[in-house]
Amino acid sequence: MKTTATNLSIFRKAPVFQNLSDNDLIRIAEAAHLRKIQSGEFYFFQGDPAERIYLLLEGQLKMTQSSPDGQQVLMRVISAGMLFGAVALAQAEVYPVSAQAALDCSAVYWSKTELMEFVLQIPQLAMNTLRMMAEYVQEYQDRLRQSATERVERRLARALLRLASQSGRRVEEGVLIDLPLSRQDLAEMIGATLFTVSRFLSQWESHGLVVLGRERVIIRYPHGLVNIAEDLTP
Amino acid sequence: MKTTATNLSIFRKAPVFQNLSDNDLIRIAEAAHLRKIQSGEFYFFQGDPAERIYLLLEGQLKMTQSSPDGQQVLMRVISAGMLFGAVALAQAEVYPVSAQAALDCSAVYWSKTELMEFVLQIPQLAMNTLRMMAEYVQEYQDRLRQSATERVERRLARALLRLASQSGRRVEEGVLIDLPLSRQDLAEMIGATLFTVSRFLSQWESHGLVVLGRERVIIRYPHGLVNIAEDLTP
DNA sequence: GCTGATCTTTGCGCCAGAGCAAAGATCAGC
DNA sequence: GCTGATCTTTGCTCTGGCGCAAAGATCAGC
Repeated sequence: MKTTATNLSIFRKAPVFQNLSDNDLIRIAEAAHLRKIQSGEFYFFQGDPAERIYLLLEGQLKMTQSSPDGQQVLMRVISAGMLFGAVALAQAEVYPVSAQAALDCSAVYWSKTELMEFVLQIPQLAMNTLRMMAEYVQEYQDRLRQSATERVERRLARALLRLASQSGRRVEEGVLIDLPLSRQDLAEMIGATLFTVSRFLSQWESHGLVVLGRERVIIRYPHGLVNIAEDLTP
Repeated sequence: MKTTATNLSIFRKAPVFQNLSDNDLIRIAEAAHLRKIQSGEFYFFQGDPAERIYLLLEGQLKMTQSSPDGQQVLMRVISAGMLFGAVALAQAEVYPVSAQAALDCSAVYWSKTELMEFVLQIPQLAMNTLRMMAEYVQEYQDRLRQSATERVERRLARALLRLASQSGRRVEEGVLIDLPLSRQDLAEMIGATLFTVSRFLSQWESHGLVVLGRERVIIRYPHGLVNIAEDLTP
């Protein structure tokens, strides 16, 4: 891909490319291929051969996993600057999740072999990738513990706070979670039903903690949610 | 550590050291430190500064995570040949889990800096570590999906099958899960209570699927458990 | 501005599984 | 072989949250 100042600066901000030399960064950027998709479309589906690793430049993605009987779980939301499909690097045969655009997206990608070359040549890049994976492991461990030991209300509060810190945008009424996110999506993030999620949100809205809209949540008093998420005596 | 033929052969079998040159393997082995602990003792606790990476040579370990209010979750069982505490490599400040010996254990360890040297010098080692992390990520994603969408009975069947494949030993009556594993432990693995676990196990025992003992489970008909774990129409 | 499609809310019944309590196994140490 | 400690089983009750159904919002396209 042609290296422009613009996308090089996005590269530089990506956690996975931290502390790389400009030289390396440019080489990597030049090997990248661009791919834009529209909201609702997919970069790849669960079960597709894992051949590319992507870096999201613009937009937001939902990474979901489905069970054989069609039940879905929303694993994470990817925002600009994040790598996705990185399991391909680790020789996984197929993607374990699907990557669907929640907004119009632009991303760059490398083939497995291309990026692996860089990883083998640039130790810092190997360390960064390793670090990213380790963070995921820790996050999933936390979520697993939470889903085993905590009830829906607390998990929901946590999920909203996490989303706000990752994709939040300051607006008049509070912090808007800046992607179309249905009750169903929220339910799939925390392992609950959309009904239960809707009930808690309504309750919180009536207490003034949040403002609701269709596929929209605005957090008015984050601290209220923190209380629900952390309080040891509910 | 003095390099003996014995422990070098254990090293060679460890997934994380696959495809390394003998030369590299010997260098790594010589830098390792030995540490044995007895059943019940800990290699490290959750919250300890993450300074060492371990390779288990003998025994079995339980990796558990606790929430602030004391609730515990059993994340995984480590058996011989597996690396643990690897988050230390990725600059994590503290261990996110505790590592407790379920049997008498012997392990070798390296300091974070020692092993990082090797990872930076030996690309194949970096790839192996990355691969291990990616496998963990995928496993946790699966478990998270299961805990969100599947009920206790199925999760329990899966957990037993996983344990059997990892730590199973063929005995007269079937496949023994070869480490002391209480009902409580099983419950903590799948996010349930020991009561519920006990009920399902008793039920299965009366159907001849398993043989139970104190901190012991023998699987007589793995296929029966597979049915429970996989069947789409329960 | 109407129409159909999609998303959300709310009411109600129900049940898987949690949370006790109490009795029964099994083991380790003396 | 007794004793206390630990682990397990089983009965019972209770409830968080699921699973509808049906009505209300909101949006997109014509």
